Amino acid sequence: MLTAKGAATRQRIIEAAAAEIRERGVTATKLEDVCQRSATGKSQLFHYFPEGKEQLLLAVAQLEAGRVIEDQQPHLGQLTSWTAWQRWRDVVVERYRRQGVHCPMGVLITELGRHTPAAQALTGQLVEQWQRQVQAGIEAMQGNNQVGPGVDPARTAAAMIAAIQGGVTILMSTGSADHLEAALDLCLDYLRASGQST
Amino acid sequence: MLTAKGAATRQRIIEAAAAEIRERGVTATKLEDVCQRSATGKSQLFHYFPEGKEQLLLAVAQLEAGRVIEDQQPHLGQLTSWTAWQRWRDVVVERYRRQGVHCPMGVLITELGRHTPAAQALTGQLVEQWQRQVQAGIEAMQGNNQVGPGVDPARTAAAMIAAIQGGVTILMSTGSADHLEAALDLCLDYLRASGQST
DNA sequence: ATGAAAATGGACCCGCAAGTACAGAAAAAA
DNA sequence: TTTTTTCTGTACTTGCGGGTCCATTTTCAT
Repeated sequence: MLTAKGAATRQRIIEAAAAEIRERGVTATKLEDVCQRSATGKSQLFHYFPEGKEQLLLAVAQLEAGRVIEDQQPHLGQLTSWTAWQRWRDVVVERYRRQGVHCPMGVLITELGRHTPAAQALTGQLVEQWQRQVQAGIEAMQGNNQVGPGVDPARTAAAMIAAIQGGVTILMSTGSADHLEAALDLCLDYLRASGQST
Repeated sequence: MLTAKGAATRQRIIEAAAAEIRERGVTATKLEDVCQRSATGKSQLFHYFPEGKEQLLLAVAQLEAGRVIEDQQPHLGQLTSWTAWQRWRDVVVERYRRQGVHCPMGVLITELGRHTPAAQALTGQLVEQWQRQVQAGIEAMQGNNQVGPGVDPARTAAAMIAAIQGGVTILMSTGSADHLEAALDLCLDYLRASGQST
């Protein structure tokens, strides 16, 4: 079915593709480049991804989706105090600032995402999962009475995800993280303000 | 130089390309499709856009950038009362909801924008212009004492643009406008709340 | 009217990158 | 060992689509 060596090769291919895509975008990434970078040939590539490029791209998207959440841990899972929120904010900003123009997930969402149902499902899941964790954080803060009861956790979490996504999109096209920071800070201010009157 | 007939043809080509891109995305749009839709041939296309696809795409981006702002008028230019803000919000949500998956500017920003400097400049301008108008609205509201003096107009405007952008991106990949609405509403709540304590 | 410039039609070229075929090497199973 | 399956290298095919050419028609200036 799949030997250890085979699995390793498969993995190498995915990671090479991911790297290539980060650097040059989906459309500019040629299968040949992927092969070269992973020290494989087309025969391997099509052996492990019989449906070709599309299938490979989806695997890459899966990999990147996992990373997006991972990279925010452990902060994202522990949003139970203002300092935790702040740290999380900083991690997110820093992560995307470092990545600059080359946000892998953004690239995939925008260049691949819309048109294929599988990719669409994947991004849907990612958004949902991300949002759920933010929501949990908000609810925890409500439990502490640090966030006001008038705040709708689900809706606010949705807004925060949108804010981040938009900030990243603008970062990708302008190179500046200002919008991302402003958007995140506004959301945090909103949460903090809601608790003031308690 | 350019006769009336020529200008009309040129325009037809741009609009055909814009339509094609809205429906299928940049990469899936072939020059031949554009020709067919505009009832022209490649010779015309290359006559009016000697640098080929890239140049055409840029022209399309310019067209769409203009529309983005236009479609929000007159509301965007008159953000001087809460009802105006609300109307603006509704127009934005409605516009993008109607467009669904097919946000032309989003497509261009994300699929074309990053890689070519000209397109990057264009999107930069668009963001800036858009943001400036929102900022003017916030400043007007501060003049009325309807928005608190603690609000930084430029930064808040930046956050709102990011929120919209993110909401639209998510709308493009999931088909749901929930995030866009939540993000906009959060921003408006933030503004309103800042005025409460005055 | 007439010559120049602009506009158009349609056939053609050509390079590139996705995908294929097949044979040989390595590994696993027997 | 042998037999079978998985793995890998190489050389090839092929279709698509961006871009070119040139002949012809239309429009415009004078």
